[in-house]
Amino acid sequence: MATPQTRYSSADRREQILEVATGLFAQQGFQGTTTKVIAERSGVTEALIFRHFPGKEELYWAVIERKIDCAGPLEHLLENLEAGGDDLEILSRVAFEVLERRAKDQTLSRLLLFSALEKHELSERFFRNYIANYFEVLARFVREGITSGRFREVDPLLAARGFLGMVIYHSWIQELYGGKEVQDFDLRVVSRTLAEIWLRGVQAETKNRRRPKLLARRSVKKHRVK
Amino acid sequence: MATPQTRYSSADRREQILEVATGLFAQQGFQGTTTKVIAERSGVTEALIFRHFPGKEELYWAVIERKIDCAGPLEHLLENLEAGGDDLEILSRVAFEVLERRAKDQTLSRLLLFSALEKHELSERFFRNYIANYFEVLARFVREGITSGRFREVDPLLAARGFLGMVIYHSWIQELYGGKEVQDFDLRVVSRTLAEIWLRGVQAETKNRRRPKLLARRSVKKHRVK
DNA sequence: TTTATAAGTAAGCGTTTACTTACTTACCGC
DNA sequence: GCGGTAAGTAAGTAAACGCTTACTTATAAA
Repeated sequence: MATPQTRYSSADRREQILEVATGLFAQQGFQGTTTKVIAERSGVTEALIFRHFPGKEELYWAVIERKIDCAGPLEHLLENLEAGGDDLEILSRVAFEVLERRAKDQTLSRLLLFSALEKHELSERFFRNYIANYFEVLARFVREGITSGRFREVDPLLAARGFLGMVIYHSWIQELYGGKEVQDFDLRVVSRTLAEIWLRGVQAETKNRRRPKLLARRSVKKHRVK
Repeated sequence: MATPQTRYSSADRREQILEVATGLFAQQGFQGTTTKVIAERSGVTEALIFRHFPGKEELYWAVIERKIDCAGPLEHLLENLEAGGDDLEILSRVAFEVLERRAKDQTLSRLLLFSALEKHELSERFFRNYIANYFEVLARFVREGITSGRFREVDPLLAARGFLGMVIYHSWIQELYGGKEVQDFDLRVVSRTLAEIWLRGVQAETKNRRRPKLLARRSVKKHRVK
């Protein structure tokens, strides 16, 4: 058995361990994941893991921070979505983005939930650095809608939470509680429906609401805030 | 030290252990809770716990089933709320009920989330027997609204999820991610606001919106899955 | 008072846990 | 080729884990 025994560079091995650990922590949580399994799945011995990370706890935070950074562009994406189109289109797209992303990769949301449940001391920081941004961006959108007269006067943060709540809760139900097996929704329909409910819910009730279908294909007026 | 050494009856001790275990499992999850700690907090030795329950796993399910049964009346309460009043009033009340209940006692929702994250095999049953009922009741409400002409034609189940999503997600954010410390909302305002957004979102846009006739007081057949 | 029964415990079982130590071996500049 | 460095391991450790066994003692019916 003269296996070539190719060795990884320190950085590469570290990255690989992080990748493996991410999957395991997301699936079983911190307490449910053993360093032994991480080592096995990484194809190394436990000792090597403790060469790269001082302890299990530090590995865990490294995993979480990496995932946050990795998902960082997400909120910029969300901002970009604000740029073009009809209100309904924008919101449907945001909802669809979120739903699709979560359907594809559950690890981030599971990591987040686990960390929030297991040790809330740090998930608060997590919240402030990550989730709160979502709310902020959407709340700005709402605020702008109010000042422009398109929306009623509602608490912007509350309304923002409401929208994301609809969307995220739906994906949670689908993925977490196996609602998927009960009924598999078309994400496009879901995002459209929820966006429409929420939008009508916050819109000012002008009688002369012109929403002809053809308008959708027109150049949009840019009301970029700030 | 001749302590009186009063003994519990089997049933009482069992109940006490269940109570202690409920709190611990809710706080730290299944993996994060040790039988040793349960024993200490119950003021007995571990051996006694294994006299009452064949194993940790069985104790866990006993805890969960007890909590479900304990929270059973909740959905009847929800059904009752359907009985009287204006749509907005009804929904605000439902939202308020849910928010207040969750604010008071997080254990059920935490148990639910933990079990969903840790082992989804059984949380599916949990979902079907428990959460799905909420959706059903609300979906019926929506369906009735549609046939009566008060609501637009929307997917009733999706709309129901949307409403509960708004409400439950909000309480999750508050409790789980420490959003509470950032901003403490008045539950009454929150429930009213969210209910209003959702209701306007699904309402048919007729100028002459009629008050609902007394037909809201219809017999609702409950199908409790056991 | 006696005695069967059930509540309760002390002490430890084998295993798993996170983590360590002492050693081996591939790689790379010289 | 050769030596130093760093990747990688075998074989542990002590503590904690779920769970068991063999024993003690309170209680209440006879």
